[in-house]
Amino acid sequence: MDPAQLQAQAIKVHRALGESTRYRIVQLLATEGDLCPAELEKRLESIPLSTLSHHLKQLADCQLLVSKKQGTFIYYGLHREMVQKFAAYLFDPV
Amino acid sequence: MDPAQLQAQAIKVHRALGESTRYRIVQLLATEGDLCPAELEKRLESIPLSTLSHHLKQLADCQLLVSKKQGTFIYYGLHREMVQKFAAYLFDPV
DNA sequence: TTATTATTTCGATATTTCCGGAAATATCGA
DNA sequence: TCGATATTTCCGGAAATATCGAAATAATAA
Repeated sequence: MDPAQLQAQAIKVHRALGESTRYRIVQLLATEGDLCPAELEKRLESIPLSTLSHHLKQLADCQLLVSKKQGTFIYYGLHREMVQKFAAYLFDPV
Repeated sequence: MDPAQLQAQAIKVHRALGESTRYRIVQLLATEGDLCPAELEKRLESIPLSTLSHHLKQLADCQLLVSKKQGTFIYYGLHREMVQKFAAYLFDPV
């Protein structure tokens, strides 16, 4: 991949992880596995689904997350290689 | 360190790296070693020192950078452990 | 088809971040 | 002390981002 593209993506990933709700979402998916928006909504205190959806979109756009459709449900999960590259420490318990 | 503190810092670090000028500064320091603001100014095209100073402050606040005073000059350098933890790929040429 | 559930998009507002000129601070040498 | 250089802080405007209710879209079942 073109190094300029690569750098642009790295920056997007960092920006995505630089916000507490999104960081939390990634943590949740790391510990609990794939979850759909409705399930994530239950674990994050009082966040509207519309807001949550924006965050998920941003995390998916930079490829930190992948989504799998199952009927009406959309399961979001980590793109492990990506998280490994930019937030490996999330997988290692301190 | 308190895990909540740790997480807060991780978020700050990601936010700091999620902006192109700051990302560039970290890259420059990784390849060229410590530099002072005036030197950094020369390598970044037409950036006012006041703006540069804002970015350096943010990078230092989250501990990605450390500064060493030498007379009137202030040399900024990477906090290697931090960069290793959050942006290790900067050290590995693709 | 209609109703229901799951999720996203739209649109508006609030908040944060970025930027850069001007002024302030700090250090050193003459 | 005075002047020159290096860097930071202050302040305000502009741009980007976050938030959330309401409407829209999608899939499924009755």
